[in-house]
Amino acid sequence: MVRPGGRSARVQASVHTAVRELAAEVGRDALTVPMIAQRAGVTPSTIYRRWGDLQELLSDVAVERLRPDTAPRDHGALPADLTAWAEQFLDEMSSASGRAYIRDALLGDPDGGNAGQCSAYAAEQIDVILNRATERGEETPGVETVMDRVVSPLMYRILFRPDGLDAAYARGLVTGLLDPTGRWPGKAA
Amino acid sequence: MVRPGGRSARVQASVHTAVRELAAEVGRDALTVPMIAQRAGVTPSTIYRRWGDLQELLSDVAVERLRPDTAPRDHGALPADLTAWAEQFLDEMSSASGRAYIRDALLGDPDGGNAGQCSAYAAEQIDVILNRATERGEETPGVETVMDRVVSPLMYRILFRPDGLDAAYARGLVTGLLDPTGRWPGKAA
DNA sequence: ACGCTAGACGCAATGAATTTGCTTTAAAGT
DNA sequence: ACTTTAAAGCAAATTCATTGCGTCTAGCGT
Repeated sequence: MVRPGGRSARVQASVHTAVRELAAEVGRDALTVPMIAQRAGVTPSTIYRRWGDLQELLSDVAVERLRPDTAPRDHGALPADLTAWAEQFLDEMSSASGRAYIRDALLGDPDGGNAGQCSAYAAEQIDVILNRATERGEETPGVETVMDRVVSPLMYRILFRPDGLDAAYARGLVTGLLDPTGRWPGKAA
Repeated sequence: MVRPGGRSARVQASVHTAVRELAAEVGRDALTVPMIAQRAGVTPSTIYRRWGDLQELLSDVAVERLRPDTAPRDHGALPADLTAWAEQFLDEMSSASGRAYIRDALLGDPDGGNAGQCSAYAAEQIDVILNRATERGEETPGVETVMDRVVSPLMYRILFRPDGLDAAYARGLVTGLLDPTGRWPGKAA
């Protein structure tokens, strides 16, 4: 159990900032536990005891950075809200650092709790958007549907096929979900 | 560059089998490079020089195991083909070992080549199914659409939300893609 | 307010893994 | 067959991960 305050909290904070600083300075792949420990002013054994290994520590830091810091902007209509959110999501997640954070969050994650947290963050944001739309009287799909039709394809491509991924693709996913005039998008896509 | 034949090929093969054997014997998490080297009859430095680190080696082996060994079965109609394939895909990938392989493939993958290969395997299988359907005269979505609507949601949930994932969910994805009678599935889902 | 207790940290020693310079082997090209 | 050169073997040196033990302090009860 991690104690909420006092020295434990200071250690946790200084280790986390050490990770972020060093990741920016020497690159994420060059990080080592002793290096982080020295920057944070603690001994390596403290980190090993508390986090187990480097990957779990990185996973911890990654989840913190993947937490959205602000509610999604209100554009006055569901399509605009969802499109803007999807574009921003793609933009943040598909960057080199974003992908590294996602991978770290997935990686050092014995029980799957950290990855589930990431997914919960996205679901929360979408829920806010859908609730606003419902209050306006708009008809909306369920959160799970948006997760399946928008978030999943974005994340899949970010992880497995990072090439040729742009805002137009994100917009197309939202459009396909909200305006199903044609049955399927063109096969050429 | 890896030489295609002779000693290099023998080393590669013996290292790969050593990884598989030892993973089965002592568990994937207990693997170490020196252990693998000894079993394979090579020196650790050989592995480090060729693969860089344990994760890249595991990623290599994982991709090999994720390659489908057989063409998808022909059930005579697109919905049955896709449903059966999706159920089998989910079954294989959501098992403990399947998830471990996916994570390994994603992890030790600096350039994204291994992950792209996994995605290509799925796309290949789907392409076979769609081509058969087209030859039968059935109307089919494009490969990319199936990837977005079926493969992506399955993989996203396997990675981020492994709970409450069953064959019914996989069937629902295929149904939603092929029979869009209702606009969206129920919000309760 | 004061001491008690348990969890967390520092220190140091131990053992294992990684890295590296140099030599030797054996594919691939001529 | 000879030359070239990438890859493997070997061994030393470095770095990292792990663990036992003593100390400190946050949280708690009195």
